[in-house]
This record gives sequence, structure tokens and C-alpha cells, in this order.
Amino acid sequence: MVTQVQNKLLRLIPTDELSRVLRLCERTKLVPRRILHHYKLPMEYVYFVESGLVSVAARVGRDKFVEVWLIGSEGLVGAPIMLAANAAPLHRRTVQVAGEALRIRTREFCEILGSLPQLRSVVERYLAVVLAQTSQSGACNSYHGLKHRLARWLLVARSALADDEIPLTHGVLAELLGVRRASVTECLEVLQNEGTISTKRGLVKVENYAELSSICCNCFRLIEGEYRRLVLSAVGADSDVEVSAPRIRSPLIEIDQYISDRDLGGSSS
Amino acid sequence: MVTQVQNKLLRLIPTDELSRVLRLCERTKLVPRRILHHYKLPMEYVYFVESGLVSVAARVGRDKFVEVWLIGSEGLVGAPIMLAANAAPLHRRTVQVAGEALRIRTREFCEILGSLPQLRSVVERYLAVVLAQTSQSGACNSYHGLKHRLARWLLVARSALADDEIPLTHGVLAELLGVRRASVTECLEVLQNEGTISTKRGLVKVENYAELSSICCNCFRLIEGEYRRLVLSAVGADSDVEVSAPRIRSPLIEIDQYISDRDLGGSSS
DNA sequence: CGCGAACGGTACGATACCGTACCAGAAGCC
DNA sequence: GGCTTCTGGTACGGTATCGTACCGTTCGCG
Repeated sequence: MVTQVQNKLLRLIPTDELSRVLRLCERTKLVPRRILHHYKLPMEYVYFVESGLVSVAARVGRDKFVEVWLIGSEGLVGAPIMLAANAAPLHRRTVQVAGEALRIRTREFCEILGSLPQLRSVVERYLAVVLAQTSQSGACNSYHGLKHRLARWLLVARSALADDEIPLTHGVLAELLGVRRASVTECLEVLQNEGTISTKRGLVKVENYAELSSICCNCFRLIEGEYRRLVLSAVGADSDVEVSAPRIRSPLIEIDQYISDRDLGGSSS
Repeated sequence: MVTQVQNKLLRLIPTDELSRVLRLCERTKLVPRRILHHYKLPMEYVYFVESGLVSVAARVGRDKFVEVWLIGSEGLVGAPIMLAANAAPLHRRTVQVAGEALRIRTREFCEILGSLPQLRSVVERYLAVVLAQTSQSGACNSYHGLKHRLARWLLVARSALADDEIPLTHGVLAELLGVRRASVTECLEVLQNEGTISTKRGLVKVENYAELSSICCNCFRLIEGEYRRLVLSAVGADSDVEVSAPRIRSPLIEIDQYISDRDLGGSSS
């Protein structure tokens, strides 16, 4: 039986629904490099991440995968299963940063979705965010330079981990981004010289969040804004999930602010 | 009142549900360069595409958009709305190739989804395919060279259009792919010299589908396979949608075939 | 039929990123 | 404590793609 819950999606649903979900949950450790869902194989469980980081990667070559989205305690590993039984076996889901998760058998998960409307609604909105994140990252991949993409990745990971310290090696970062390890090393050094991050062996630490954001392309802000707008702000005030920035007020806002957002024109790589 | 329907999703649902949908539909022309959904503005309609091509693009800079997925008569423009009221305003949806569509007001669409389970199921599965397409393209963008990506794009467009002739200029292709117009011209010439396509002013024609497929990275096959697997093959035999290649048999198949798929290792750009 | 705009072929130097490789320091392990 | 393994810093030439620009041809339109 599970008691204290860190997962942000679960913390958004009312206690009666929550307790019904938790009855089916099992707490497990997330061990780095472990594969939660293999490419082209059925998903046995879905995982509400409590801590740590899971990356979802698409296959682009023999034994070659590139990350397409990223999941931390703000999300759910396996959400696409709700769209189609056996959806999304195109991806491989790998633990990148150690942590814990609450897992449910996919069949049971799909069944309770029918009787828990709040849970369903939250997961649906989360899935919309996954689509937004994936598409924005994909566009970013083809248009922005590595420095921007790396900054974006670090910022997304920081949000997902809820921690400034991201315990990953350059090699792993390179794999996730689909670039050379040496390119990551060079780029990280540039960012470090600018004072926005620091690095140790096997660790990248975000030192200056605000400045890293301003270096990054706008893609990060769009992704994070979408999470706030669709998942967090759509819930009543009974939620105790803290939002680290002011909530976006309502469905569609501040169009001009977005459109004239400063560091957009200058793709000063 | 609408009679004959070309849209593949609509043709998959039973006639009783279909007629209820069509009562709410209005047939409209798709005019090239017209924007169906503006960035950051609410969607008024969703569009079941009958013919032509609509591209969904994410914003990567001031007045700079890169395509993230593509919709033809096999799909629905605005599907993410079912996940969250006012979802996906991060994208701009633009008609690229002239055609027609059946449109429904988003509110009415969301309402009837509740009472038409077959429609809901088909659209949900289509949405899973959109996620697969988007993520695969995104990964492809960061890993494969332009020649591969261009080939992939042409193949996806050919499927969506159900036509070997793709009436687009080099400039438009470049915009969609997020690259230089001149790069597209050069790449198209290479493909043309290999005999897989031919070009005229404002037109690219796929001359040799099989060979273009074999030049392309595997990403196209993954995308198309996912559509067949999730959308087409999940429906009873009462469907009259023709499938141009043998159906994939069942949810999870031929793992080894996929994994040892030949032209994967050699990303011979 | 003639004009202007759109389109596509081509060129140039610049540069971001590649593949590969080598090595030194740090960490884990017996 | 000494060994192996992992990690990250650095270097090299190679190449795909970039930004920009010019210009002839084709098309649409009046």
C-alpha cells in the first residue's frame, strides 16, 4: 500500500479517486539504464514517476535511438496506451536518472480510466502536453543549433527532476540528443563559461536558471507553458502542487506577448 | 448535406454513426496557404480532410514555423482537441495542397464524441498515429541527413495525398522542412538523377515508389506501419478502405523482421 | 502580348557538426 | 594499492548545410 505520493499528476486528482488508483499501484525503484518498455514489445506496466527521469526514444537506426520526450515526476510513462491498446511500441523507454515510480499493470490502468473521470481527464491533458513537447522538440531539432537544444534539454530535465542537479554523463546526453559525445562536451563548456551551469564528472548543475532560459530558444518556454496551461491550471484550487511561476491565467492569453517574445527573432546560435 | 465521403477515418466507422456525424458536417474547399488554425488562437472547426494536404507546424522563431506533422485524407485536422479543450494552440495549421474537407465546429465535435464510440475510438487511434509520426519525424530531423528527410517527407505526403504528384514548390518544401530553399533544390536534383522522382515547376512527382522507399531512412516505414496497425487493421472487415500493402497481421508482430530491417544500419546518406 | 512576380538553378565562402582518435584523470573493484 | 573501466578534454580533417546573392525562365495577369 502506497501512502505519500510525489507524482504531480496523481496529486491533482481528488482523494477518493487517488485511493482507488493507489490500491492498484506498486512502488518500484527506477534503476538507471533499465528499459521499462522495449521497442516493439507490449507494455506490461505504466509508471507514475515519483522521482528520477525516464526518456522515451524513437529508433533511427540499428541500435540507434534518439530521445523524443522526457518524463519525470510531472508525468506518466506509458500514457499513449490510453489511445489504443498496444499503442506506441515504436519507442523505447529507458530510466536515465535513478528514482522511484508507482506502477500499474496496463490492463488495470485502462480499466480504471473508465471509472475515474478525474484521472482520465488529467492523463488526457498530460498526453496533450506530451504531443506538444514532442512536436516542439522535433521542430527545434531541425532548426536550432546544438547549444540551444542542449539548453532546452537541460531546462526540461530540470523541471522534470525538480532539481538543479542532473546526474548524467556527456555520453548519455549525446545519445539522447542524437549527437557526438564530443559536441556535448564542447557545448557544455561554452555554457559553463557563460556561468549558467557547472559540471562535474557525471553531473550537470544548473547554476543560473534565468540566464540559461534566456540563452535557450523559446522552445522550452512553450513546452513548460503548455504543461502549466493544460495540466496544472485546469484543476481546481484544491490542488497542492506548487507552481514555481505564476500561472497562466486562462486558455488563451497574451498572444502578443508570446508572438513578440524577445529571443525569438535572434536565433543567435 | 454530405453524401459521398473520401476521408479514411470516416469510412471506418459504421453507417449509423457516420450519418450522425455527417449531419453536423459542412463541406468546404481547402485553399492553399490558407491558415485553418492560427498559432495560439482557439480552433473553431476540426476538418476531416477529403483531399489535399494540411500541414501542422510549430513555432521556432519570429514568423518561422517548422512542420511537425502532416494531414491528408487519411486524417483529421484538430484531433488533439479531444484531449483537452483548447489543446494544441502551439501549432499553426496551413493548407498546402488544394482540396476539400468536411468540417465540424469543435464544440459539436467534442460533444458527439461522447455518444459515438466508434468514432471516438478511430480518432483516438489516429491520434496515437499522430504522436508516432511526430516523434519519429522529430528524431529523424536530428539524426538523418536532408536527403533522407526529404525522401521521407515526399513518401508521407504521397500517402496522405493518395497521389504520386505533389504540387508544391521548392520554397514551400524548404519551409516545411526548416531548411534552405537551395538545399531542397539540390537534394531534389540528386533524387531525380537517381530516377526516383521527377520535377516540374511547382510539382514533384514520385516516379519510382519502391526505390524511393529504399533510399529513404526507415522512418517512413515505421510511420506508415503504425497507421496501418493502429487505425486500419483494428477495424472489422466491413471496412471498404483499400490498403495498398498487405495488412500487418496483429498488434505486435515480426519483431525480428523490424529489428533486423536491412537499410537501418547503413545510414548511407 | 507584354509586364511583373514567382520559381528554380547555381555559386561563394562560412560554419556547425561529423567520425575518429588519443590520452589523462577519476572512480570502482579486487 | 594497484588495476581496470569509465569519463571527459582535445585534436584533426571532412562534409553537410548555411546565408546570401544573382539571374534566366516560366507563369499569371492585365
